[in-house]
Amino acid sequence: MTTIKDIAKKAGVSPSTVSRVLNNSSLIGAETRKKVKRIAEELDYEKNDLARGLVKGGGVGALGLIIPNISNPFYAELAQGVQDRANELGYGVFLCDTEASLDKERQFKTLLTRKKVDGMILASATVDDPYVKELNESSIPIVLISRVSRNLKTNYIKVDDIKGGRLAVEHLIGLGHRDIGFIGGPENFSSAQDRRKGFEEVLHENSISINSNFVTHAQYTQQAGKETAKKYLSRDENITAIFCANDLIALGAIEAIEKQGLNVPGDVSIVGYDDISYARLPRIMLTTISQPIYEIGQKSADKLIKIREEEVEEYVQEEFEPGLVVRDTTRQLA
Amino acid sequence: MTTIKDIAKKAGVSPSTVSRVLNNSSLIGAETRKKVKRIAEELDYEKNDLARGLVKGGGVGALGLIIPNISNPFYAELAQGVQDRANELGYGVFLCDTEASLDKERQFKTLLTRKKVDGMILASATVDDPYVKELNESSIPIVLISRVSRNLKTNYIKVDDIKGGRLAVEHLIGLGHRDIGFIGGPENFSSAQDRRKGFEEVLHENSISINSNFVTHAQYTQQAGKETAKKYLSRDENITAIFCANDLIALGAIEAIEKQGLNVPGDVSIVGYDDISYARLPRIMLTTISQPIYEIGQKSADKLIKIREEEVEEYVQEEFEPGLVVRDTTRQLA
DNA sequence: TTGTAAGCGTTATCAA
DNA sequence: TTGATAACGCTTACAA
Repeated sequence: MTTIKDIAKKAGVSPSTVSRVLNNSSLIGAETRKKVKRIAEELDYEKNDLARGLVKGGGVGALGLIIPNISNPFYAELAQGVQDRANELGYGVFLCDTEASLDKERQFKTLLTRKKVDGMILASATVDDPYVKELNESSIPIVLISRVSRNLKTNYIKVDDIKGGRLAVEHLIGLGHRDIGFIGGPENFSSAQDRRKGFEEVLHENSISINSNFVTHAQYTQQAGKETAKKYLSRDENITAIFCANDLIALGAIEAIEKQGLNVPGDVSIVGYDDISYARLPRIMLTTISQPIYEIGQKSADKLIKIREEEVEEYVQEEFEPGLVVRDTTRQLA
Repeated sequence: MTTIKDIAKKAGVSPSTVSRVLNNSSLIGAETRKKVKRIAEELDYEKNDLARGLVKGGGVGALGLIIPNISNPFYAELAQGVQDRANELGYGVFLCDTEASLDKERQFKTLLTRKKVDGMILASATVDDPYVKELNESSIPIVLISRVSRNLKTNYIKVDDIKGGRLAVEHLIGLGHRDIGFIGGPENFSSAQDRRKGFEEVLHENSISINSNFVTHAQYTQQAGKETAKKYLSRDENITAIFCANDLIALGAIEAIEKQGLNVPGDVSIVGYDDISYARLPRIMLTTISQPIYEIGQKSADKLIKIREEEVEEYVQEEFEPGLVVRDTTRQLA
């Protein structure tokens, strides 16, 4: 491995001079600069970020990305956004898939602390676990994605989920639906609360009463969607549309509905949320609410690195706009 | 941040003693050990892997995972396998999504070299690019996933793709099909070559002649599947089944077939390859060939770390077995 | 414009 | 069983 010393020796200068050249310091003679650069090139020199991080007191030049499941296309896309921007700025990204386990979340906190990352993006945060508080008070900056804590003042980036919920239900009502159900995520997630709030707002505004038999909080999973939809169908009440708080739930709902011999959107219209890659697949073509998740990833990486490098103290609390994507799982009520 | 020195001071011992305790050295008094451990605990001490890596001359305790696209569920699952095992052993995983760009592959090589990773898993490797050769000759160990180089002796882990191809076609023939097409991946990928080989072998063994109009090499993408299937359908020749060399291609093929007003599996049976999560979705339920990709990920991490830590010189060249997963896109020919 | 020297947080070698 | 000391590769005052 070539070190700065090797270059120094070969160039007949001191290591500090080499360091200056490599860091584009301005106080350097043009000739020395050229010579050192040439030799560094010749020797295939690669910076050692370990050593650099150590002396600079910062990190290795890496971000930690904590998510519940990389096989969920939603998080895969987030990861791409984070990674692309991080890379542009010379940073790496540690993938931390918690498999939705709080224990693993905590372990990752330790792992990333040891590796001296420069920032952490928490998309999996059990917001009210003490570890988040500790992290938030530590010297390494964090940003929460789509999770907002009532108790903690943290950096966060989210989308306007109330708006998203509204978009979904307005679409359904515009199509003539009035008997609309809701299947949400876990009750203690702010995203689930907000999407439900949007749902209820629009119903109220249209003087449609809410049938609490058709409002459920469950997991953000296909299984939960399947079970809940099945329950809805078994009731002796009319239901012509369901707004599902994420696409996985929607997929499960479709599965349950079709298993009953019913048709989507013929008998029941379905709207999802997230616009994950599944939603665009042939045969699926799910009407859904899109989130600019790739951009959110980019922005998170951006902000974190900025906070670190420029030591700005600004709080990042941004909100993105959702959008309606109409595909084939909703239709005009006859 | 607590350092080893802080602990030493508070415990009234030297830093070296603290280091020994923390690394479970045997030559340590029981009392000192207990005391130091307690104080370390009190002070919330966390190892600094940067410093450790520097002096040990090794890496930070991290692996690099280079893949073409994390949004492809196949690679997401690979990533989970790699990560799970790496974490168990105290390692982190750098996610490196190349977006199928050779340029990015090369950039990652540099990035990971700087970050001093302990090993690299290449699932995206353009095997014959010089950078792979350089890497293979460097001090950091690499393992190739499902890519085999004719020119280079490298570590690799793959599945028996000839067998996989055979499984797919045997299934189709067992169902009574004889007019079977093939849509493969890029011709220069060993995986694509092998799957095709399996296809041809079985056809020969059953004395079915191969119609070269129905054998194509394309990209491993949905788009390619769609275009190729459309071409097949437009020919004035009978075709009742298509073996697609990955699930994305299969999805594209299904799309094209149904767009023509035809039915899968009613008119054409489809077999995919990989068994990615898409294949299990309601409405899709693709018959396909499964690869134990999660296990392959685990194994790669395992081997890489072992090579590094125990400085074994063994070559890793393993082959896993594929399996047939029958779902709803193939049927018995009447 | 350049060099010298100290130091980042560890581990390893050698003495004690 | 423990402590000094040097070293890993780099950056950065401070001097020259």
